[in-house]
Amino acid sequence: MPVSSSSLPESSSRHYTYSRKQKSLGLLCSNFLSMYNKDGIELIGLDEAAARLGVERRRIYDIVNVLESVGVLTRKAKNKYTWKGFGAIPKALQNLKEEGFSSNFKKFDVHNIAKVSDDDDDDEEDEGFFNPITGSQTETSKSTSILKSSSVKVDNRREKSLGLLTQNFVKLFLCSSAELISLDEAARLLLGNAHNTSVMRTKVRRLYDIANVLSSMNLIEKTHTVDTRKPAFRWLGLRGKSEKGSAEALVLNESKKRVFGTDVTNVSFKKNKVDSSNDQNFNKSQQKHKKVENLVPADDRSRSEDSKQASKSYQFGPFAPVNLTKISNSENDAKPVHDWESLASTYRPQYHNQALRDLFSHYMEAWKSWYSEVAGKTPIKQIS
DNA sequence: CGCTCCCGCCAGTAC
DNA sequence: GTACTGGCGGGAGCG
Repeated sequence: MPVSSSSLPESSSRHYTYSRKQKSLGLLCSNFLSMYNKDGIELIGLDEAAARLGVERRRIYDIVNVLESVGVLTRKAKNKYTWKGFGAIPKALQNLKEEGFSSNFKKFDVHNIAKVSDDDDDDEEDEGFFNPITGSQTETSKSTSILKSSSVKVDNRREKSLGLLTQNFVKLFLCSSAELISLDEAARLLLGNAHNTSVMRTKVRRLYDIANVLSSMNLIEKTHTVDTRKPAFRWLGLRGKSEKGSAEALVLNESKKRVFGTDVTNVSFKKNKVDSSNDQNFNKSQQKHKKVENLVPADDRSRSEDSKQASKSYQFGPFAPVNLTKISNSENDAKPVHDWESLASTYRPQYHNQALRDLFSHYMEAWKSWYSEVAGKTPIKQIS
């Protein structure tokens, strides 16, 4: 339908100015959604989708991965996804929420951290909090396995997947009272440590991608913090949507009707991709700092630090133990170890509201106990 | 000029 | 091997 990526833009007469906007993930996602959000849709073929939307396959993966992480789709087989619809979102969110809250911290067994075997690596799999919704290789392999079986490599990769990142990003909203979260904060929170600029930048880039599609579904919206005018996102969730899977309402097509409350007459036609523009009636009373109750590291994952397989700088999951040094050998910029307290005080002030600060504290605490307990080491590595 | 984030290379996985 | 997936980050659009 719109823009076929192939042809070189203009170059000839028609000065079709190349517009980034028309190729944004958010817009693509909206189109994707309106294309499949119909009765009768059951299967989705990636090739078909790509063809119909006029984009390369690669882009479809981006969309599909985040849609899957919130339940709208399910991978069925290679090249095939099953359309679940918006009606599946509530359930998915609920799961994420529980997952985030349950103190599965200690629950999952990560005993095999100290694995030392050289060649074969494998390690835990913690299904703990993040259950990769990502298609597990079919239901055959139940995670009932008592022993670890997944490979570290897989974990490593999965950990960085768009899908997981999406879920963790969503959990940030679902499990805390933070009303606004900037991508920067999200990245920091989800990174745990490893605040190395390049890692951060990459993470933020991904979060932009995610935010764009979540925005196109109206699950979140972009605004900016009241104080700092920094861009940030607000969770909208299923606000105002009838639970009967009112998908229809969700798909804001060009008219961009806002399902909830305000119905912006819709100014320019900037798709509802991330775009802060319209937020008139937006209660700025947001800074409610409630306290996050037992927030849990929605995702952790302690992977054994197998130094082998230096596939890339290993970046720990969202709430990885702070004092694990990363393996990036070459990277001398790898942050040394910090002690929990100083790390906490270093970053805490950067969060723009109490809720996030509390959230951060929780993560720190959780990790602290988890690490000393599971890893059997003292979490503190004096440094300062 | 910094924030966004598209684009597509290419490594990792699945057949 | 080939095909499918999808992490990743360069670098250009845009505000």
